[in-house]
Amino acid sequence: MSAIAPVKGTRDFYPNQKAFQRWMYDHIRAVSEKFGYQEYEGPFLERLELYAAKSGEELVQEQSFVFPDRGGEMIALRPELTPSLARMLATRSKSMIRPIRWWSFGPFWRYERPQKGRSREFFQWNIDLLGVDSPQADAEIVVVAAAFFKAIGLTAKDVRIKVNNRRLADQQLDKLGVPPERHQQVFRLIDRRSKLNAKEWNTYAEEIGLDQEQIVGLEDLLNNSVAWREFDELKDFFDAVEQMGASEYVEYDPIVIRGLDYYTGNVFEAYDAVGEERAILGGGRYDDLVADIGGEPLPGVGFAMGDVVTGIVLDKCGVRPDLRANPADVFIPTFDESSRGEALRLAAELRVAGLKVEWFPEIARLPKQFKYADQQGIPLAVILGPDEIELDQVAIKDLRTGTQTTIPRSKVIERVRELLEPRNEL
RNA sequence: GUGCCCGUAGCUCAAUGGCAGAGCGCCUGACUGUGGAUCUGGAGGUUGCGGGUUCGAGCCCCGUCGGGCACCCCA
Repeated sequence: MSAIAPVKGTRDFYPNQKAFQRWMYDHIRAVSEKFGYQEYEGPFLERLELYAAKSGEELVQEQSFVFPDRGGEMIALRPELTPSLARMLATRSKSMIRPIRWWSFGPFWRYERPQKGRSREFFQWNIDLLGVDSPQADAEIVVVAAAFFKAIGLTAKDVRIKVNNRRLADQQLDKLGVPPERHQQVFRLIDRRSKLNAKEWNTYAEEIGLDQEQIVGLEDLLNNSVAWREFDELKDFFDAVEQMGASEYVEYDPIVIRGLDYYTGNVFEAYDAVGEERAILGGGRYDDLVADIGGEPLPGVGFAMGDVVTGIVLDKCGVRPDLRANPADVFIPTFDESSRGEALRLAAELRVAGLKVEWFPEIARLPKQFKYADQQGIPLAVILGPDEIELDQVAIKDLRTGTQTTIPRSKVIERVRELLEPRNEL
């Protein structure tokens, strides 16, 4: 038990956990770049008012880490990235060539009660396509998400991306005679459908002023899995998803609404197939946000994916990789004082040749040294003890197979590279 | 912010209100130039923290910190 407790809702990243995060980051980068997106970063601190503009009330008032700076300005640890993105673009949008494809991965903070899949400090992948307002742009963003899932080993049987459209939902409620000012409440009702039983749900629906006819109509809507066919924005979207080969991951779901106020068109969320966990990612189209923050009108679509739920789903599906913390290529044991200098020279020589080399920093029993190398996951040991020095040789032991050969010292770099070759094909 | 459950060795967990333990891991040796297997021995604890009840508290009570679950919300 540590003397000073960690801050509630934060996590320590020990090397193997950091290796996992790095692995996720590498896939995020690879997929983002595969679609031509560029990496960017915003500040971790923003004025609170940036979020007051368009994020939900609850988000600003209850769930942000906020403090006054010395001048009395209210500062927030960023709870999301999209407003920062909008601000960055608002100041330069006139000079930017469109479309704009940007992605980012970094820390965010929310003052919430931590529980499974939800911490106060977490990492998020944000990716956005701006300057274009088309269902095909929405489709590309969703296909990026599907490509990422595929890359990290989550199949269409493991995860689903569920899509709906704000305007369609509004139209549907209009048809039921729900006045526009009630839509928000009804969206909340829809969101609760999976959490309440039929009777509770009915009671709740009555409480917000729906009559029986409207409730029945609403249920019909929520059970209608083909309503998208009558709605061009979704029809074109699903066509494009199909053309990009990601249909298996993507489906229409009238229950997806999203909490944020700034979404205007297609919205989506990804869940584990069983639907037990929180959303893995969520996003949608936000056509007014940049203008609201003071820039030129700039339509956009994007999503954010948290690292916590993604990790849980990987565990659940049994595809979390077993990662070691970036082991060296070569291990060099230390025999005695007389040979230590030569061993250090050899290590330096191999590093100059571009290899990752770790030596044992004290004279210790060899079993201990080899055990250490094995546990680190280092594939090769290059052995230069008194006997080898005498004969101008080195012994190379492949710790993966246990085979050891002795070669002239002058051949060591060449031989090590050969032995590492298959490893680098990964 | 509300309610409930939990907190014992590095990890996973035992211990009726009565001597704080096991497995795994770690260190050590069997094996003084070679890892994984097996066996030997060892270290490791103010039972999250603070108070209270009691002859006696890991266990009961109160508070606090941390974790989990359900609300709330979900960027």
